Amino acid sequence: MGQTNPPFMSGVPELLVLRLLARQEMYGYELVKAVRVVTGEAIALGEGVVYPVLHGLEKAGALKAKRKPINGRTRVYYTLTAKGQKRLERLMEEWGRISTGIESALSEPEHVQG
Amino acid sequence: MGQTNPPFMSGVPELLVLRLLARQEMYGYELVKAVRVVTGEAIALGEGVVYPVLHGLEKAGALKAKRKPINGRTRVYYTLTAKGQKRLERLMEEWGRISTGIESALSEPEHVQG
DNA sequence: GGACATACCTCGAACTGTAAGGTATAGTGC
DNA sequence: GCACTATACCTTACAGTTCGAGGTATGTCC
Repeated sequence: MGQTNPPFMSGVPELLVLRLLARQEMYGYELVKAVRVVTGEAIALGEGVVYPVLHGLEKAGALKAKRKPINGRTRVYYTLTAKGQKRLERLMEEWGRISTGIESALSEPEHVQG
Repeated sequence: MGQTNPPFMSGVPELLVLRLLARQEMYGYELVKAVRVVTGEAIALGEGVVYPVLHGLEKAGALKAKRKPINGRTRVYYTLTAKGQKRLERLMEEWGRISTGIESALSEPEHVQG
């Protein structure tokens, strides 16, 4: 609940979604595929992850949804709000801290003479 | 249960613990503080995280425990087994893939002209 | 004797994320 | 018309992690 380490390791889906939407508006199904592409296949978020994240962020005021009928089907496009932009920046900062921290932990020599 | 993305974002505590123990044997309480130090204060694992991880890894055969009485108190020192070494290598690889993936997702230009 | 650091441990609650399933439309092949 | 696939949305139950708070006990300093 509270958090000493910020969203720590989780929150990555949120980070990726926000980041992609900062570039251009997208809809859920599109995001699912885009995440795979921009991460070089390293990360594959299922729809069961993306949609809840989208809804959560919208409720939090970080995203704005816009329904658009395309070829008879309805797509829900999402765009970042100012709040979402802030949130993205904060998450990117946190990611930087965390990954730098881990990197530094990993990069030290394999063995130390006691 | 199954996993498309490997331990994904979680498993970081495990990674850090294994990494530290690869350098030298340590006991739980010591690990709690060492994690803070080697990550440059970026990550602070509580005892409630470290001990369960330790026990889990021991049960999985990745660690070996050795009780040592020191100054009247008992410390439980842990060392990596061959299995633990393998596990560490796999986790480090996965961490590399994931963080590279995220990095590449974040590093692309802020805005793209639709 | 009281406070604090050391050292171990467990438990319940919370949060994520995952897989699986469910709905509906459009297009393709037969 | 019918089956199959791709698109597009969504929810739910389950499982795995992590967190915080708590609990025990010893040693040291004053």
